[in-house]
Amino acid sequence: MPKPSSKLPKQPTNAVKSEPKTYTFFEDVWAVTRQIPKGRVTTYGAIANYLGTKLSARMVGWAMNAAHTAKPKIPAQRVVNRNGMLTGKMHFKTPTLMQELLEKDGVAVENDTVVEFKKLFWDPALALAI
DNA sequence: CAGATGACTTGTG
DNA sequence: GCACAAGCCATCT
Repeated sequence: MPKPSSKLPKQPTNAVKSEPKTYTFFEDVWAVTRQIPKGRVTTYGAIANYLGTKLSARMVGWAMNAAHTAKPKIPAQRVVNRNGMLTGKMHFKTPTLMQELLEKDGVAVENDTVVEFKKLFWDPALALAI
């Protein structure tokens, strides 16, 4: 059906160099997500907190949605909700892909939840030391 | 321009 | 401990 485009979150014609008002947020989230060590996981709240918008953890989720369109692959599988549950798995190409990737990283996943999530939790604020 | 949605989090009942 | 509601901000309709 004729839906030309505009499915992505605003194609950045001018990118972030012109008016970095919103895309900065996405890039920040992606940057943090990429810095997540292998075998570790973090939460939307932690990233949001690091960015200073802990009250808007939802926006982090939106950034992950945009991560699909990001050039380099974003290890969004390492980002889970506060319960350690793979809430965003359904947004992957396949619902099981997220778990597969996590297990490949060495993270045990059971019942769509990261096992010993507390132990594997990685806080960007601590790693990046602000 | 206004209303609705969302890969969340926290608080109260 | 579980269920419902409010808050947050950007994007979509």
